[in-house]
This record gives sequence, structure tokens and C-alpha cells, in this order.
Amino acid sequence: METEAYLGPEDRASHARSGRTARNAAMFGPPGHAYVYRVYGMYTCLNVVCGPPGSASAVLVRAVAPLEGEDGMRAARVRHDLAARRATRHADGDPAARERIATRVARLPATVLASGPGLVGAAFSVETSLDGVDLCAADAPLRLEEAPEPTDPARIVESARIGIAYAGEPWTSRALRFSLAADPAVSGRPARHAPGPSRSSAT
DNA sequence: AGTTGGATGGTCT
DNA sequence: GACCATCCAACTG
Repeated sequence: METEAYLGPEDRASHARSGRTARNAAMFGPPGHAYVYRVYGMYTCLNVVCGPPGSASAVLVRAVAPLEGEDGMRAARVRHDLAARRATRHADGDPAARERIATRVARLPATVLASGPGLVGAAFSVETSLDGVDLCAADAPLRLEEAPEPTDPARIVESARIGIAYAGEPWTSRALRFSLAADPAVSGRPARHAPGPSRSSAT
């Protein structure tokens, strides 16, 4: 599990830094709703709006590990990767490509199925059409549910946020990224904040 | 094992 | 016209 906090318009790393626009309007809406945006043309990122309306604070879901529905996540991933491939090459339906992608995805450990913000979007078929939806509504196409058991706060590790070098200090260094210690389900560079003395023996 | 480049499109300057 | 809250394949050593 891995998340990042984006505080509000004063946060130079936040999409809200230039005020309200058509893209980030959901951030300024009520908490518990989704803020979904597209990055690099081919990925979607899922945020949960947090503060009271107008505060424009949100949490980016960077990585999760499946508790259930793993097969559905894999199927969604295959669909996403195939669509991305179709977009890049002009290739029409290439059955061999689907087979290769399906094989590769099937081999992925469950812990890395959604170990990155773009991969979370792929695993849950997050589309920009979900922008602004109430994630707490019982009939929402994408929902938040309470965890079966609470997380031990002692396991939560703080670090700097990823991919926001443009924001400058203090925003690039602030500990606004939260993950679980010794959790394989986080995005790249896993040794970055490994707390243990030996990281080679663990895996 | 680590680095690099390519794909891709909405958004903002 | 540049920049991305990215990922992966194809390189290099």
C-alpha cells in the first residue's frame, strides 16, 4: 500500500497549485469523491479528495495489494496493455500480441499487480469518466470500503513524494508519501526507504 | 543492474 | 509547444 498526500493550492506539487481548472475541479469538490486524471497519454491516476469542499486536498493512490478480485485486476491489466499497444502501433487485432501480454501478466506476482499509480489505474479500469464520482456511494462503479482489519500505525513509513522535482523545496522533500514497511506492493525503487539492516536477505 | 528512450494526449504557457 | 503525480523494452556495462 502506498499513497501520497497533496495538500492544496499552496502545495507547489499539487495540480491545484494554479487554482481551479476544468481538469482539477473535482479536487475542489466534496471529500470522498474521486479525482482522476490522465498522465503521459496512456495512464490514469486515482486520487481520493480529502479535505472539506474548496480545500483541494487529495490523496494519490500509488499502489495497492489485492485482498480479493485478483483475477479481475489481471484481466483489466491485459485489456489496458493491449489497448496501449494498439494505440502505439497501428496494428489491428494481433492475436499473438494478446497472447504475449496475457502470459506476461499471468506471471506477475500479485504484489506488483498494482505497484504504481498507473498500474492502479490499469488494474481497476480507472477511466477519466470516473472523475468526480462519490467513492463512498453504495452503487458507485468504483467504491471505497473499510479494511477487514485496521492497519498497525507502526508499520507506516513516511518518505518524499515521487516525480515532483519541478515543485522545489520544501515540497520535494516533505514526508508526504506513506507506505507500509516491508511491503512489496509499492512502486519502483523498493530499497529506497527499507528500514531493515539487511535488504538482500529479505527477498 | 542500471540507464535510456519511446509512446501518448490533455493541459497550461 | 512544452510539460507532465508513468511504465516498459531495449539497450549498455
